[in-house]
Amino acid sequence: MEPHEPDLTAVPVTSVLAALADDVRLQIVRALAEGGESACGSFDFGVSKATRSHHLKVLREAGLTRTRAAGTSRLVRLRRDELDKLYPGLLDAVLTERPPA
Amino acid sequence: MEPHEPDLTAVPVTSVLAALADDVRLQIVRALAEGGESACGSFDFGVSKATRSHHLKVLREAGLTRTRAAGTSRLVRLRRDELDKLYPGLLDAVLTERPPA
DNA sequence: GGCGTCGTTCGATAGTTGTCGAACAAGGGT
DNA sequence: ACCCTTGTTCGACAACTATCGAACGACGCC
Repeated sequence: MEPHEPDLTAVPVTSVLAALADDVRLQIVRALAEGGESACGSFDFGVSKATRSHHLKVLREAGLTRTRAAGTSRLVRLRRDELDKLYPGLLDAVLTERPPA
Repeated sequence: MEPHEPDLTAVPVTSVLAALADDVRLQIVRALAEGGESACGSFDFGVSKATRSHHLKVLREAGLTRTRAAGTSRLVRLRRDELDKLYPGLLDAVLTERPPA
């Protein structure tokens, strides 16, 4: 099964933004930005594995992540270079947790 | 009636992103970035005025715009300075129409 | 081969959101 | 005073989305 990872230029901006506009997914993206390539199971943000799988699918189909099989797990990584090239500043603006100053 | 314009630091990032993650609203934001302060009625993107009003409300409550009365109309403007300070690069990354290269 | 782990998919459900027409409200002009 | 223009608000409705448990599939290991 091809994991359906689209060309970023083919994804409408609104889809990229929508993918980031969810708390769980934003936490996943932040974890990926910090920790690099990680297994799906390493994201435990209080949702079931079905929900987690759903969010990872949304991120993948929005062009934000790539997934590859690794034995019994799947490794996910941020497509940071491509994102930074196509939307410079977007990730930086969004990645840092913002304390309610 | 206070137009309910929140402090930007009090708005969760996901709300800002969600506000931008809609085609109509993104067009409104782009028009505001280009044309500066404009009347609500100047945004005709193929939706009814009820829908337009709804979108402007979403933008306002996400801290993206400010609205002031001006006679019979209402003028809307982008809170660009605040946005650029709090989320540097966000608007720039999103404002330019992207031709499917 | 059989078992446990890891992840995806399915079906259901509840909540959110985009859209509209119609009704309403506020102002300005004549 | 009347009307027209400009926006907002109110249901209503359809579409989408986040969530879950359960069933399924793939892989490694014993």
